[in-house]
Amino acid sequence: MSAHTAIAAAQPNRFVPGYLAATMPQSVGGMPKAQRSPAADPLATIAQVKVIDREQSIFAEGDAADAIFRIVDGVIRLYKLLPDGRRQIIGFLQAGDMVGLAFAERYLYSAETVTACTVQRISRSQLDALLDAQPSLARKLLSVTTSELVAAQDQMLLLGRKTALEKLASFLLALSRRTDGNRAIALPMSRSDIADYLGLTTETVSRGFTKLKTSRLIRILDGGKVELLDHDALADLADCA
Amino acid sequence: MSAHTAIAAAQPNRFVPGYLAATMPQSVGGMPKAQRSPAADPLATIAQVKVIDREQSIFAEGDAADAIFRIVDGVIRLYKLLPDGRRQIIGFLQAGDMVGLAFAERYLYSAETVTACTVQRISRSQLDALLDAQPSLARKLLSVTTSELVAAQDQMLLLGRKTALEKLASFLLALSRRTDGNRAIALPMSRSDIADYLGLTTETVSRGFTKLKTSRLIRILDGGKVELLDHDALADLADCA
DNA sequence: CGAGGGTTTGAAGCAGCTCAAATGGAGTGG
DNA sequence: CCACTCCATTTGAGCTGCTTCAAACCCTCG
Repeated sequence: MSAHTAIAAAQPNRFVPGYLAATMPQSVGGMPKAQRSPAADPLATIAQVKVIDREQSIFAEGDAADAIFRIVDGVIRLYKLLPDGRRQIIGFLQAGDMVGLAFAERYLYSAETVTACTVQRISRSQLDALLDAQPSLARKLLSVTTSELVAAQDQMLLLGRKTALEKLASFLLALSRRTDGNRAIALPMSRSDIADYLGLTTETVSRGFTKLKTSRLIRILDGGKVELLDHDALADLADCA
Repeated sequence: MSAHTAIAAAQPNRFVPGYLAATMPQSVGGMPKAQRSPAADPLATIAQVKVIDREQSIFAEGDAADAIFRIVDGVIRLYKLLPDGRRQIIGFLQAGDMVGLAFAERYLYSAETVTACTVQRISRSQLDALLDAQPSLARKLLSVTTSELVAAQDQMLLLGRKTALEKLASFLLALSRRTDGNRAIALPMSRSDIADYLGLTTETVSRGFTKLKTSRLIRILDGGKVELLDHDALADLADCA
C-alpha cells in the first residue's frame, strides 16, 4: 500500500468545484464510506475513470478547460508559475476533491500527480447539464467552494505573516486534521513541493524539520510518515510564535 | 467627493457571497449603472441600509455570523490576526461586493471600514429563505465565489513568491483593473493597510513607492491618488522580475 | 501656529535565501 | 547480496532583501 492510500482512506466525500485552492485547513465532517449511496453521487454515473502515473501532468495553466476531475485515489498538486520559473503550489488534493475551473475558458493553474492517481474525468458540458437538471447541486457546490475560500484565506495569513517554523507546524497540523487527527501522517510530496506550498526553499523546510525533530515535536517514521509527538506545542507554534 | 467614491462609481454590480477574499485581481465585466434593474436585485428589497464612519468595525472574527453585508459605497478591509497581533489583510472590498460567511456559525475574519461606508445588511435567515425561493441564485453565487477563489490564488502566488516591488506593482495594476483600467487610481487605504495586504512592512511599502516614483513608473497626485505612468513596465514587474 | 498622526528616510540586524558540499536511501545491474 | 548510480535531503557558510529601530518630515486639523 502506497503512502498516499493512507491519506485517501481517511478522506470523506469532499466535493470541490471550480478552483480548488489550499484544501488543507478545511475541516470536514467524517462520514464512513459505507454510508455514501451511489444515488447521491450523480457525477459518478457520467465520469470517465483514468489511472495516471506519479509525477504526470493532468492539465496545464492556459489549457482549454473542457473538463473537471474528481480524485478517487492519490495526491495531486495545483500550482501557478511566474515567468522566471518561481512556483507557488496552491494546494494538495486528495480522494474526494474536485479540480477544474467551473466558469472560465482556460485553466488558471496547472495540475500534476504527486503519487499515482485514479481520477474521474467529467466534461464541462456534462457538468453544466447536470447543474441544469439538478439545481440543488449548485447550492451544495457553493457551500464547498466557500469552504475552499476559507482555506485559501488561512493560507494567505500563513504566507504573508508566519515564520518558517510556524508555516511548517501549520502545514503538519493541517495534514493531521485531514487524516482525522491521526498522530502519524503521510507526506507523499517532496521537500521542494512543501517549500513551494509554504513560500520557502527546500533548505529552509529541511532545517525546519530538523528543528522540530530535535525539539521532540515530531518524529520521522518509515515510508515518509511523520508522527506528531506534541500536538499542543505544534498548535502553539502554528497559531503564533 | 471622497477618494473612495471614484472607485465605487466604476464598480459594476459585483456580487460576492460567503467569504470574500482578495477581490483585487478579479476582472469584472463593465455594466453601466443604468442597466441594472431593481427587479434583478432581490437582495435590495430585504436589506437594511446602514451608514458607517471610517475606521469602524463592522464585525470581528469570532462574532456570531448572523448577517451578511453588501457594500453600497466606500471601502472595507477584511483581515485575520495572529495571537501576537500580526495582521493579514484578506481583501479590500468596494461597492457591489458582499461580505459575510454563508455557511458557518461565526465570522472567520474581521471587517472594518477604511472610508465612510454605506452598507446593506441582510440577515442570514433572510438570505437562506431567498436561496430556497430562488434556486438560480445559488448558481450565480457559485460563479462569483469561484471568481473570488481565483483571486485568492493569485494572492497566494503574490504572497509566497513575489518580491516587495513585484507585490507593489501587482497591487497597483489590480487596483487599476478594478477601476476599468484608469491611469489614475485612488488609494484610500494607509501604507500600513497596504503592507498588511502584501505581507510587507509599512517602511518597505514606502520605499517601494519611492523607487517606483524615481523610476518614473508612477506619479503621486493630489487626494491620495496615484497615476500609472508606464503600465507595461509595471506589468513586467508584476508578473516577474 | 502647534499637536498629532501618517509617511519617508536612514542605519543596523537578521531570517531566510543562495551556493556548495556531504549524506543517505532507493533503484539497478553485476 | 553487494556495488554503484542517481537524486532527494541534510548540513554548512556566507549573503541579502526585508525588517527593525529610530528619527526626520510633512500633512491635516483644531
